[in-house]
Amino acid sequence: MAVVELFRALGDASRLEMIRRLSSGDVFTINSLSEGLDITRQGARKHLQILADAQLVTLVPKGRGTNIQMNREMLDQGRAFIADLEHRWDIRLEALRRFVDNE
Amino acid sequence: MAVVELFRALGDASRLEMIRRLSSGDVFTINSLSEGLDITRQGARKHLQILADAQLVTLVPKGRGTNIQMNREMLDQGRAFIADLEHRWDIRLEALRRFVDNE
DNA sequence: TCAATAGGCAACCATTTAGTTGCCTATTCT
DNA sequence: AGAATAGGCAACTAAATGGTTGCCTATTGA
Repeated sequence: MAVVELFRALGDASRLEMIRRLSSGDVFTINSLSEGLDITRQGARKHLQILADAQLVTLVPKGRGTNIQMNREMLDQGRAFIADLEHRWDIRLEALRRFVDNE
Repeated sequence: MAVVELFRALGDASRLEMIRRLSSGDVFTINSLSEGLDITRQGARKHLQILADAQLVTLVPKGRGTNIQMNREMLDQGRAFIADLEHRWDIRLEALRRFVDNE
């Protein structure tokens, strides 16, 4: 299930910070995105690969650098998944409420 | 950051399936929730502890069993976090669109 | 052309994770 | 009281994860 990979990818402080930065809309390269994360470039690169595998991010080689693009659709899928869980929950609560009222 | 733990907790197939089941609103006990997950009760119990640590779930001892309650609020926090990322992203796209239009 | 910049690849290490098994305790039902 | 049920605790294993270092390649710019 793709959503498992999505959540797993988001479940790490470094990766979540990367996504937070990318959501600003600024353009990042592997080097610039790695700065201030307290890990080496190679460490950051690994995280980036995980984000890319989860399709949260796309790596686009450009000249001697690599541009990183965030992928809004995957965030949306994650949000929709959670919303669906909540919806099922709400439906049940509503049914329960009606049941209690009719007693 | 609590949201990291939340996403990490959701980033596993067994745990996500547990949450999916719980979202139905049915009452589960550790044994009943473990059934059909293809892991032992002890394995499931460990996952459950991770969900409890992330506050996605509360374990309530009841008689010789243990009732498991899902915690809607944490799901909500996760959804809100993603929605916020998307919002930041949208704002930037909007600004970019206006910039292009004014050229 | 050649130094500097951006990055890739691979090996390696320590810690965490997912899962198991074995055995002990507490509650319930007859 | 005693069997059956629900679960806890601890030790152990294999594999995944997060991180590092060393070195190689490709693009750019003076």
